[in-house]
Amino acid sequence: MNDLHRPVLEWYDEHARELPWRGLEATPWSVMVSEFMLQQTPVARVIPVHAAWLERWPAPADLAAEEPGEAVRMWGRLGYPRRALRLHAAAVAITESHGGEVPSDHAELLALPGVGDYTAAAIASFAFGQRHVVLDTNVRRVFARAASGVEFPANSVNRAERDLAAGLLPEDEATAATWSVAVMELGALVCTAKAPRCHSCPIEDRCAWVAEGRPAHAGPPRKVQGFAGTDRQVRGRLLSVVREADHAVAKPRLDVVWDEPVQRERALASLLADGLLVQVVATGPDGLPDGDHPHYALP
DNA sequence: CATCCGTGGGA
DNA sequence: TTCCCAAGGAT
Repeated sequence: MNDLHRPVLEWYDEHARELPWRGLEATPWSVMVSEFMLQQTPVARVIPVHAAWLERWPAPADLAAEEPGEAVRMWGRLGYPRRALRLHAAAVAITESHGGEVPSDHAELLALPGVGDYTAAAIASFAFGQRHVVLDTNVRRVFARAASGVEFPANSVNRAERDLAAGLLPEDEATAATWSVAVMELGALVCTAKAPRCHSCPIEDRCAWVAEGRPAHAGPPRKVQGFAGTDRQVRGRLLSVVREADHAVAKPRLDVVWDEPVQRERALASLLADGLLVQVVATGPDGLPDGDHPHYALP
């Protein structure tokens, strides 16, 4: 135990949010679904969608039995819908190769579609109580401040940062798992990116950044992605039309969402390439091909 | 290693 | 209103 463990663990015991994917009733599958949804999407928006998913698909095999497009539709407006496709693909892999049970082995988790370093460590830690370095944006920010004395971590994880996190991880397996979620929670609720609540922080008196007088960020500028006018925006509009439709959508209904034709066609092509949309042969009431326009649907 | 991939809420 | 940013992954 170093001198950070006890205050952070005690703070977590008192202040942790009760979330659907925490607690004794949560299954590994529930944890896994939450981790996919929480990749770049805030907790408040995930909660209702996560509940709907778990009700409809209580186990990986239930999702695997559906068409991938159903996952995309149920994903709603969480953003980055390729995650829905990957989660469906992961459910298929679990059903076919892991007996329908979310694997507990870190390497097996990492091999699943959509599971990277963070998500593999998170599932192994939070669903199975294992000891892993869990480095998400919250943890990185807490360690940058408390241990390194800077406001924000580097743009990408480096060796020194991973070594630092490994060195801070409690030896005991169960304690390490709780530590990981506790540091994340501290970053989410207290050690926030903007306006951190240092006076509510259990390690304020041990924080290197506070000791330095909370110096402003001095490293290379942190990149913030634009959105307006990007292909991402166009893709979002196109997919939204199909997602909300009951039947295949004819091309003219997609053309109206974006004026610039070159970018619009590029975005549509990329959605098809990603497998988020498929072109279908639409049929009218007579069973014959319907009109001259191509039609699009979820896969 | 940099870039791309959605969406919405808060300051 | 604009800007920031939110439990990342794949290429």
